[in-house]
Amino acid sequence: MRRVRTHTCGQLTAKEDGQTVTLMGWAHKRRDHGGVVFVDLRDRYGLTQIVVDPSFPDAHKEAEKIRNEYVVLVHGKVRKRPGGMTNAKLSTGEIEINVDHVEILSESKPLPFPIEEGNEVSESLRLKYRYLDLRRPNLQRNLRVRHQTAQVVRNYLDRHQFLEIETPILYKSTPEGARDFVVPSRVNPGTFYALPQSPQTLKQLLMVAGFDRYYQLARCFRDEDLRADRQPEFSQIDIEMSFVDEEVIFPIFEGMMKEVFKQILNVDIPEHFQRMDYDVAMRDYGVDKPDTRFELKLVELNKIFEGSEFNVFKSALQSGGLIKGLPVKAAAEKFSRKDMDDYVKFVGAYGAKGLLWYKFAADGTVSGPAAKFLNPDDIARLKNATGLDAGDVLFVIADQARVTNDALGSLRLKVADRLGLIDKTKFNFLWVTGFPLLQFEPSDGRWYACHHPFTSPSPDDTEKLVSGKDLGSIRAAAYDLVLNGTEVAGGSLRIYNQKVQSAMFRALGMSDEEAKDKFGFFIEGLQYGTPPHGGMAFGMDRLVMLLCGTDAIREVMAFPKTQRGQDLMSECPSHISPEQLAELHISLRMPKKAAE
RNA sequence: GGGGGUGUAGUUGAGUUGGUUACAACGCCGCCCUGUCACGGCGGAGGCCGAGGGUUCGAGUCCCUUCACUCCCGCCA
Repeated sequence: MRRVRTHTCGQLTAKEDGQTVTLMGWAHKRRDHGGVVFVDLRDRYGLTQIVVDPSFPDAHKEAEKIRNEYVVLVHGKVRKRPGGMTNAKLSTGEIEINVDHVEILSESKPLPFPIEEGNEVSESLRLKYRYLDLRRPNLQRNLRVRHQTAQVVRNYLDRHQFLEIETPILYKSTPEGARDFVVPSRVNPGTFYALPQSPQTLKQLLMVAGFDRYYQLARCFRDEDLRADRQPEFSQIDIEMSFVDEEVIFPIFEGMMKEVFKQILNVDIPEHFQRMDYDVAMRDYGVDKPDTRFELKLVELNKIFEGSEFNVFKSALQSGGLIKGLPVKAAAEKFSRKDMDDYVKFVGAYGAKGLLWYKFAADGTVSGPAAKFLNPDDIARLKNATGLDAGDVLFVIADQARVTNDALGSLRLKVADRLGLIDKTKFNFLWVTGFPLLQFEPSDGRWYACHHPFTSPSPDDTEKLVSGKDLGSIRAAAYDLVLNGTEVAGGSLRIYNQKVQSAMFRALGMSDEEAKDKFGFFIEGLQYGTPPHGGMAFGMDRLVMLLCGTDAIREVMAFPKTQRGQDLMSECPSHISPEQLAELHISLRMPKKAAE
């Protein structure tokens, strides 16, 4: 007898009443009544109830041996459940299988944790037994969403003349950026490949090659510390196009997102997304990826406190710092002293030396830790600048501009979440444009590329770069796509003009020779007829996270690693044998204990 | 590298100001049960309280160290 199924466990309905079928799946639950035995048979498609009657003694005997998660074959007849026995919770709830043959194909040890969801199981157990964790409904659903997203994207890009081209995983270590994972070469002693942090140089060279619309669902690797939304290996929807500018690029991705959200979530998002200048984002939200699902804008207060004698404000202003406020309406009663203490701690993580808060009372007075330094005049001007009044709260940070923005921008999200201001059903897309091209690092005394050194300046600012004047004011032709405060994609137009590229290296303090040395093959490639081009990379994992409504990247990956970068299931990274090391011409130099 | 959280049967949790034999639910094992779908009933097994050290007459509980998982800062052009 062939052990094959005729149907899946999510398939049968009253329409198949009377048919003889064979089902195979996992025993999700057994309900043994001594006489009749019920088994819920599960596969990824659903659950079907099996009924084993004692009138089939062999089947009945076998059914009594079934335990949770045994793999079972059953053969029998579909029949409508007796009156009133329908289970509305199951798509197959109208029917059951009256079986004449039961066969245990595979036994299972008792599981280390239940398959049903409900109680959260500890992360380390889930990761160690990931193949069992993956049986659970949430991960089954999330991986399906991930697959569907990839399908919709591939479909859409194919319709728009994009070619999917694979690029190497064993590639060259490139300076700058994140740390590389490296792979030793046996054939070339003492040399190493690096795993790509992204296919950036490769996709640009594909433009040189004339593949004017390229995409790839690309695996990327970065040897940096992990976060809830960061794994050492992750996937990008990597895209590059020739003969375009932003006005060609944006609509393509707006259309792609529209299709993804329609098909996966049946949500209609706008035809075109709002755009915001980087400067405006920083001014109003303190971050370059604002969550625009709620208001709560920051207010600059430097002018208000210009003549203040309060030391915190005075020293911040004297050292060229930034004083900003986060006005929160009608919140005075909602924050306890403990909340405020938590917030002070919270902003401390961003390097803020302190957090001031003021509660505006009905009698016109203001309370808070440093309220006594405010004279009535200050209070009037504060109210005027922030629009606050009785019952409102104002958080203030006075620090270096970067710290003030970081801390207050993050506090904004925390406060909004706490006050329930965030409409979680919304999907707010936002293009952020007008990023600075270069940033001066005082400690090194040199300029750095904010994005990467092949990012084009915006056309209006090209002259400035070529003449090397006013570098800090140059805007990049770079753009991020932000969804609900998460950066889901980033990209830019690239430099294709040799003069501009040389100017860029000059600005970074690099001669053409040094640049050639550093970026060699890539620079050379760009000299053989490079079309104007630009592109984007979508964080595939983050996009799927948002589609699934989860905050953890592990929930949308089949086999993720722990925060220390370990795979608890296979127990890697692991040591390799001395023979393997010798073959790779590698000797380890480390404390004996660590090598054990 | 730094800061926070968590760690008690297989699992998820409770465990008072330090005080007899560490508790519950689910799971597991056995027996009973012919219409359940969170099946039900009776009985049972199961613990170095993450690990190590300390304080104490006495530690799951207090202190120190350490490990694991996790969240955040740094880092991620």
